[in-house]
Amino acid sequence: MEVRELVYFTAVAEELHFGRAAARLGMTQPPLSRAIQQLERRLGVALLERGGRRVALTEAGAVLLRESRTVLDAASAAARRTRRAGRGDPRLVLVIKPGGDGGLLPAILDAYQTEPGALPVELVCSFGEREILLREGRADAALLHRPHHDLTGLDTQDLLTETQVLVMPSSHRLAGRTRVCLNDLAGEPLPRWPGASEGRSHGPEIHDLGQLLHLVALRRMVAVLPSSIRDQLRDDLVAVPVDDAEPTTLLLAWPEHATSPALAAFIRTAAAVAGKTTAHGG
Amino acid sequence: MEVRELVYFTAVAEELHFGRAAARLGMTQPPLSRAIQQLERRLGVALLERGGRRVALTEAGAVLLRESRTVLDAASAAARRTRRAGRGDPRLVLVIKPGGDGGLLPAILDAYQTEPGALPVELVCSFGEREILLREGRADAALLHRPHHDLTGLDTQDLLTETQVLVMPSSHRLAGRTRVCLNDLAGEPLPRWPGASEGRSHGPEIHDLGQLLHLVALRRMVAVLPSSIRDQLRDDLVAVPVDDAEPTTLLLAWPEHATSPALAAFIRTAAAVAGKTTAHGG
DNA sequence: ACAGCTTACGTGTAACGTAAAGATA
DNA sequence: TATCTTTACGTTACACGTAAGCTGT
Repeated sequence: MEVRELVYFTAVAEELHFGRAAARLGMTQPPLSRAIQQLERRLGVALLERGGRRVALTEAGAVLLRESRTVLDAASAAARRTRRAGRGDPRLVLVIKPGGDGGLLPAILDAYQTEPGALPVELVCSFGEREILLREGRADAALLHRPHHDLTGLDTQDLLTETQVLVMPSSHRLAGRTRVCLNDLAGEPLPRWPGASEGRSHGPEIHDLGQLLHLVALRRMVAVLPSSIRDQLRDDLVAVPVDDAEPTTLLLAWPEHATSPALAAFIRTAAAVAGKTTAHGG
Repeated sequence: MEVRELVYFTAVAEELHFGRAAARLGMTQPPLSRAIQQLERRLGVALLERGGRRVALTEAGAVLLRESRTVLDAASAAARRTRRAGRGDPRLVLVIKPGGDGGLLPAILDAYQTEPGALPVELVCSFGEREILLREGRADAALLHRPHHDLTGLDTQDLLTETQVLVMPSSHRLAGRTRVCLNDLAGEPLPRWPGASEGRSHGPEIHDLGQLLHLVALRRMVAVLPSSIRDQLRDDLVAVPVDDAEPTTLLLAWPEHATSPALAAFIRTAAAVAGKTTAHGG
């Protein structure tokens, strides 16, 4: 089974139309048709049901579509990681969410730089879909939150578990409370995180923390955030605990099977710093 | 990047010798050499250092070797899963260790068969490397133990956490104790699990539970096992708790991204049965 | 009759094998 | 000099495109 065949099949399976798939691939239909036939012959399985004017996936085709994506993702990640390892200039690329480091990052970076063999750390700030950068081989590690991120395919190290607080303007109807629960938020606009499933949050789409706090100050919405956000709160905002919001765990994630000693040292350092901070900080 | 290129590179990287790699691949050296050169050109990275009589991996080559294995494993698993989905005869293949089901399996199977859309369950018994069957696409789910198995690349559902007991002949010097600790076992031969790293266990290699208990009865060794093993103990053997042995968690594991409804129902059923059992059984 | 997948056929690229050359210890 | 990788060259296989054929709607 060749990568080319999987690319072809994926295109046809997604388009459910040989002509459009061929156009997308920059080729003509006949060789595409033959390639799929050959794949079916080699697998000994029908992948597509061709009706006169309707193409549909068989059960096996649906399985192969999912599996193909895994294989193709792995292949492009492999190429990217190899290229990154080959071009000199070794760095550790860490992807973070601005304001989403629980206040730990400065201490971690300082401690890591004293490690023997420490690499320069390149910080990449990104709001949405940060875990994808890891799976694509574009980054070495990421600071993520459980349960907000999908951690399949990643190894993780827990750093810090935090309760969540409601952030709102001082003039908000709930600002005087010492605690709230999720039911109190019914009808409040909540931020829409880019890339998140189109869930119930109906507020504006958010791209960075400054924007978020600004919109909260403007009474456009309120936000439920990890309590460490308090360190970065503007004077015109207040935060009160949300009793029944699930605690959030800040964690360090990296691709499975990663073996780089520099990454291992970084993980160790981060765990040590987080452990120390938790021990006397809470 | 094509699968063929990765196969070639993997062979050379493992042999560190173009001639042997070519022989292993059933081809001659020159096209192999060219294929590697082309791969290096396309990636823009040197993968191998050719000294007159010595071939070595560059750093990038080491990265690609690891990544290649991931890609190739994913590709062959994709083919196998697709074939399994294509050949009619849908079944749920569950791999277990004889005696390693914590006594839950009969109840799980009974409950599952009452589910709508339940598939026939095929049980595969295997002692070593059970998780590999999942990664290779040969099985749909497996009963494994944490921390004994490597769970990377798998999703899991915890079923049952058990303390561990020392199993020995009634005549053993420790048989009268009500509890032991790991230090008491210094010098005792312990079973060698097939596929496990060549660790400190210096006893005979074990392939099934009957053999293990037989060898224990013959005073060839003792074994530390989950306490549910007591249900299956022969009369001439005794089990006492090991105070400082890490508790073992029996769990159900399946490949990441699995989407089969039959598997989902099986997971739900297993979790429900385990929860019920734990609730009144301890 | 038309849209769309497939078969037929001719062409070019590329992968392979044999043979010869270059490089290193 | 011996061993091992690379370059050179001729052949074969395979993937692609154009054109014609077939099939449901």
